[in-house]
Amino acid sequence: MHPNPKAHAPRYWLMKSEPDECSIDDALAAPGQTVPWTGVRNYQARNFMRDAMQVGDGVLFYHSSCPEPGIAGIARVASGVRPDSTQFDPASPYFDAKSSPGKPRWLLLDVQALRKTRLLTLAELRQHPHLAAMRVLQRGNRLSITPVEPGEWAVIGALLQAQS
DNA sequence: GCCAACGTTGGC
DNA sequence: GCCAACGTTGGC
Repeated sequence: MHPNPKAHAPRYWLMKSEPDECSIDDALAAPGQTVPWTGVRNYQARNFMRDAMQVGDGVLFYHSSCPEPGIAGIARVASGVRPDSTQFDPASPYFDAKSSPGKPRWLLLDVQALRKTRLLTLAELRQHPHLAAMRVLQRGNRLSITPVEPGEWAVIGALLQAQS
């Protein structure tokens, strides 16, 4: 018997998506409301997917690089990891010449959108003391996938319920 | 469009 | 292994 290496992993995550590429509406409109989370090209984010994220984990679907950045919906992790095929496609902006199908460098997993929420803006997130430690709020943060503490998830759930 | 912050690359 | 240069992210 081996202990499950993911047994004590965080259960909640924030995942950034540029709405021009894939918005919460796009994800909800996809077959099975599920989209492959393509384009992660950062080792820390990749390692979260590979080593810590589990099917069923809660996801805050965050819109970034847009006029109003913020949390736009709730989703869940819907698969384990597999190679991200865009890394092998020279025509893709996510192409990586140093990767090969025999030794893929970049992974993805499926994310299933559950519902759209009101836009919980970055500015509003910053106003709440209980969320101050969130990675996405830290100065200079660029990581596209970050763990969310259960307490933070609960606070955000309450904010979304309070006024929607 | 600006620019601070960060990650990666590559010369040494 | 150091670290300067470079490219990217992403809020504003």
